Amino acid sequence: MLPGMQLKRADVVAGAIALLDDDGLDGLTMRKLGARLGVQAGAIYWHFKDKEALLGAMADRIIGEALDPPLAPGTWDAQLTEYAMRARRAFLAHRDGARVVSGTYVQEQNTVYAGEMGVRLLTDAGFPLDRAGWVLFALEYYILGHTIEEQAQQQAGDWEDRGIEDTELLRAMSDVVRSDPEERFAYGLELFLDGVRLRLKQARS
Amino acid sequence: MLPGMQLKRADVVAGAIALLDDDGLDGLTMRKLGARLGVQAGAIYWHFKDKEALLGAMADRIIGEALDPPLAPGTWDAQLTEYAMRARRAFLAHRDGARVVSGTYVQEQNTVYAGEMGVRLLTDAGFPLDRAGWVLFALEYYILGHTIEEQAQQQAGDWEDRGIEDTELLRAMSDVVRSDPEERFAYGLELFLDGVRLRLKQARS
DNA sequence: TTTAGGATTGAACGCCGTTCAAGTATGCTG
DNA sequence: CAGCATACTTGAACGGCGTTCAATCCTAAA
Repeated sequence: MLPGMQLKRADVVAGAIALLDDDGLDGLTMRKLGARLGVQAGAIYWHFKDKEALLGAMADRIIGEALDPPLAPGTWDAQLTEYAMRARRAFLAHRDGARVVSGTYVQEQNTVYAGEMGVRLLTDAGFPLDRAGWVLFALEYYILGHTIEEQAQQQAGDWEDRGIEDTELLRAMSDVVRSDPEERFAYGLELFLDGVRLRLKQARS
Repeated sequence: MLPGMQLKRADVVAGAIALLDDDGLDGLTMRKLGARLGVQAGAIYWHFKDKEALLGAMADRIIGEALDPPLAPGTWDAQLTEYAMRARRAFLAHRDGARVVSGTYVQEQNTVYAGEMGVRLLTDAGFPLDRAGWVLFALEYYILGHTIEEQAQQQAGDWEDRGIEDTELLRAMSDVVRSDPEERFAYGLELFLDGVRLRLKQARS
């Protein structure tokens, strides 16, 4: 909590994220991180209990990038769309970013704040508190799942190279992978939001 | 492809899944798997190029569990719901099952078959081929994201233990985690399907 | 019985996360 | 300024990991 300490912790996280961007999640080792910080690997363990705690802090920082600057005022669905788009961008902005966020299950500052904001958005729109939570969680599952697969595709070889039968259906699926991921993301998001809008109307009538 | 070979490969996969169930993904090591199969670790590398290939085969086997027996005939949305529920159950049936499926990006038999089936379902319902692919992918992202988080929660400590401020909103979120996961899964699925139904109506008119 | 591979061994290589006694720097107190 | 507790780092080690590979065993066809 002291400024000196927090700064040091933040430095470790910054270095870890830089290393993540360069070498990916598999290349993110304590020794390499130590070297980048000009320090032995063991020294990191004074700042973080273990690697998982460090990954948690990294995840929270990545989520934080989606929250700044604050969302512009607007309708609940426009704001939710904006948040989802920003979260996707923040995850994709770092190599294996989605896997880092998905792999950790922490409740740090930004993570909690994002949750609060989302729930408030939906309750203000008229959703009951519990359903708002469910909706928000479902949305987050979609964002995470989508970005994880997006980043997995980036690294893996292309879809169609293998000598698999050239069905019309399979061709369609390889077309899916080749289509613009952002557009695809927005499409699935709209699908989901349509369902939310429908339920909101039903709740009001 | 020869029967002898395939049997051996299948044995390795079976042992690997049993070990996964016992010790989790982090406990799934080549040495322990070798011990379980009564063999040295290096022997596995005759059957699989590396650990990732083995994990791919495991993922395909888990997905296969969701496809058998074949879906009962019915409306497209009933069938899609049934498939999603089965996929969720199959993932949850194995420790870290969702992470195993998510972590691999392969196109093996069952994975491809599941995709074919889903696309056919939606095109038969009246969706254009490309949109059917998008819808199916979005659905899979949701299923994966949801089950990954479900299994992460199972292991991690409870949500509210930490000394975080007891906001009404935060309380609501911890209630979410405590609610029945299957019901929550079905809710998000219905949200999504409502959007699909809406688009289907629009496409027909 | 010989023989050609299919299948496995056993040992090693380099790397990993983590621990810890021992050291060094830092900043507060008197 | 001196003393000292505390904050931080070192350097080496531990056990375990995925993977490789020459040597070896096993098995089924000739």
